[in-house]
Amino acid sequence: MSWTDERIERLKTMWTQGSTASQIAEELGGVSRNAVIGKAHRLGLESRPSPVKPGEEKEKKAKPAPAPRAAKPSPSPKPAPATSEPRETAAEARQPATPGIPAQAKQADATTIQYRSVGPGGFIRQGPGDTQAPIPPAPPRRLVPAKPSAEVADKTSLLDLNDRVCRWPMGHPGEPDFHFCGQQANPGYPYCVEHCGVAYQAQLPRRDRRPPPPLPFGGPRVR
DNA sequence: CCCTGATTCGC
DNA sequence: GCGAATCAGG
Repeated sequence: MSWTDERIERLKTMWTQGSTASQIAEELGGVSRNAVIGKAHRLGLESRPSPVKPGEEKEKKAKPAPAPRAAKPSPSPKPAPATSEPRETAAEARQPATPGIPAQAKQADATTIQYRSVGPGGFIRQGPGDTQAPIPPAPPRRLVPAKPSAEVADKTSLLDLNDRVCRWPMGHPGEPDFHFCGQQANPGYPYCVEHCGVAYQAQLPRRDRRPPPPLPFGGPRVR
C-alpha cells in the first residue's frame, strides 16, 4: 500500500479527530499502526497525548548487548546532548486546534497542476516538476462536454473543490456517488461550520471519549 | 498482558 | 520516505 493523497488526507483527518493510530490503520487498511504513526510524524502532525513523557530526560538506551534488528556491529557512540530541549510541554501540544489551524488550510495547490487531454475523455495530471513525454496527437474529433451522470449531478466533485467550499468527503473514493460536502466553507478552514465541528474537537480524556466516533465516511468500508 | 504514541534506523 | 522493532507510560 502506498500513501496516496486520499489516504494521507484521511490520515490527517482522523488523526486530528483523535482517532488512535490503530483505528486509522484499520480504517485505511494495508498499513500497520506503526506505519500510521510514522507517517503522521513525517507529515508534521504533532503529538497527541502520549504515554511517554516528552519533557523527562530519559537515559538514552545504552543497548550494548543485543543486536535485535538487522545486525548493527558498529556501535557508533552517539552522545546524547545533555541539553534538555525546551520542547513543548504536553499540555501545550495538546491544545485543541480550535482557532486558526494552518496546517489543515493548505490544500494541494490546484494552480500548479495541469490537466491535459490525451484523447476523448482521457486526461493526465501534470505537476510543474513532471517531465512529460510528447503530447499525443489530438483526436480528430471535436470534444463535447460529457454529460454528468445523474448520480454525480449536483454533487461536489474533486474538480469542484476550492477554498470556499467544504471539502469534507462524502462516501468513499471510487464509489459512484463519492463527492464532497460542498457547503460554504468556514473561512480559513477546509470544511463548513458543521464539519469543522466534527473535524476539530477538544481533546477529551480517553475515558470520557465516546468510542463510536463521528461517522464522516458513513462507516468503515465493507470489503 | 492489553493498549497507547515516540523514536530509531536499515532499507 | 517508509515502517518494523523497540521503548516507555497507562
